[in-house]
Amino acid sequence: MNKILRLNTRDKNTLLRTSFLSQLGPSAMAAMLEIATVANYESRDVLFREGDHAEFFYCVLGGYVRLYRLNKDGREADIRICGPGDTFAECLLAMGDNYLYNAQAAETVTLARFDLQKVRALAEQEKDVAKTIMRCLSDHLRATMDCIANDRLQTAPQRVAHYLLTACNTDGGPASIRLPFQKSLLAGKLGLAPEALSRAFSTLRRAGVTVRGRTIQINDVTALKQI
Amino acid sequence: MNKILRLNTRDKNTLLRTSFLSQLGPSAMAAMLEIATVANYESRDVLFREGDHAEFFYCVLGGYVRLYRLNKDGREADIRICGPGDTFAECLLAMGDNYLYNAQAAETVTLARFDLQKVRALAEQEKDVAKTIMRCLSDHLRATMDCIANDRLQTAPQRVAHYLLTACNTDGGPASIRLPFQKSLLAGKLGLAPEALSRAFSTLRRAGVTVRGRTIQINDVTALKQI
DNA sequence: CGGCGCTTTGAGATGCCTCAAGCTTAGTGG
DNA sequence: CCACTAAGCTTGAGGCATCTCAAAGCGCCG
Repeated sequence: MNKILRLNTRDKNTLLRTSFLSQLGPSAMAAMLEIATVANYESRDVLFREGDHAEFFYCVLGGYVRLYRLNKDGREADIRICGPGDTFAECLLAMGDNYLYNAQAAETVTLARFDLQKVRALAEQEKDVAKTIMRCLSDHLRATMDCIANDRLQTAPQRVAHYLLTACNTDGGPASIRLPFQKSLLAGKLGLAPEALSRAFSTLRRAGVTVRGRTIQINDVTALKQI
Repeated sequence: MNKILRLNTRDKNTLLRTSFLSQLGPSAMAAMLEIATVANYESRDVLFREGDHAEFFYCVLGGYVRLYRLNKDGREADIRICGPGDTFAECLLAMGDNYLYNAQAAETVTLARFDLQKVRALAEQEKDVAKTIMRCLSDHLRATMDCIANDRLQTAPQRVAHYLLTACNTDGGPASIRLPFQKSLLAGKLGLAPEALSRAFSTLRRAGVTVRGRTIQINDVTALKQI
């Protein structure tokens, strides 16, 4: 881990475009920038472990971070995959002094970090900050509930189809996607073993899905919705 | 559904002991009580459906409510079971005008309802209200992430054992629990078919768990933790 | 005590996981 | 620029967990 205390220009601009910061008024935004620090991690670096004393909440500027839990046999399950613009550990702003899960860099990663104490204090003064935290928590709660429902209702090919449809932003006709990360990471995100993701892709071939490395071709988005 | 506009004394007292209201200062609490209305439902009544225009967020005063989603074949999956003191649909305070899931009374139920618009306005004025909403959202986010991790890491007997351990509040030795609702509801809460719950209980017999209707005896809590 | 609804049990099917081996991709050094 | 290597991905085989459907058992309420 390579720590840099202040933000460089590019990181700052990325941070400002983030859904968290972009919604703030000028004074709140300045205050948040004031307390932001940047951290870089290499692939597979562990940012923190479940139960560690929590110092920061995070905003991803570049790369992907895996949030996961372990069972007592050491098996891992991903809870969330965070990419550019995502925040994590905001739960702790309202309660708790320990991280609730493990976090690991899935590749080279750049993060903005915010001291939890300072953000708590800021949320007291700046209504904007409190509101943005609320929006952020609501978004995650919604996404996490969606995840439970999908896990419980959908088979592996359906989950993959669902992911492809959200990723391609097209209503009908053909589409092409480039996966932003490794397939094993997508597998974890969807609650599958990598082998199961692979088999799901080959099931989807008959629905017009062609996979070539990280590039995925969809012949007919409408047809894929029927899965 | 039998609607009563104002709270009676017992409902009011129940509401005040709720984790949502009990944390408010006097003025915020009075303001919340001012906008609260009460609604009663019978078992299996549907409170609202996914996609309905959202008017209220809710606080359970008595009974249990099932929040669930449907897939396109009509199969149901529970997302959350809400009991006395729980709130639901608070997600919508920060964003969205439509309910995100279906809600159904699992038995006779008494609810406090709060007009979303009015609570949003109140959260702007009263910092306490905003803070309590944040805590509430954080709690649910945490619980929902726990749920994903448990679904992905634990087998049926492990999930049941985990539920029993959280329900009995004992560190070691024997314990006795009375389930607050039907087993089929517990099955849904744990993401299982009722038959799978039943089989999980019979697996746990060899770990010293005896089931008799809604009453569950645990010979040794410490032993159950090893499952 | 009788009946209805919830729960349990059995049998069979399905879907996903694990392990192991072969293959492809991407990254590295000659 | 190409060959090489390591990592990631795919495929196959086998096993386990949970689901579905069906029928019998039990518990609770009138």
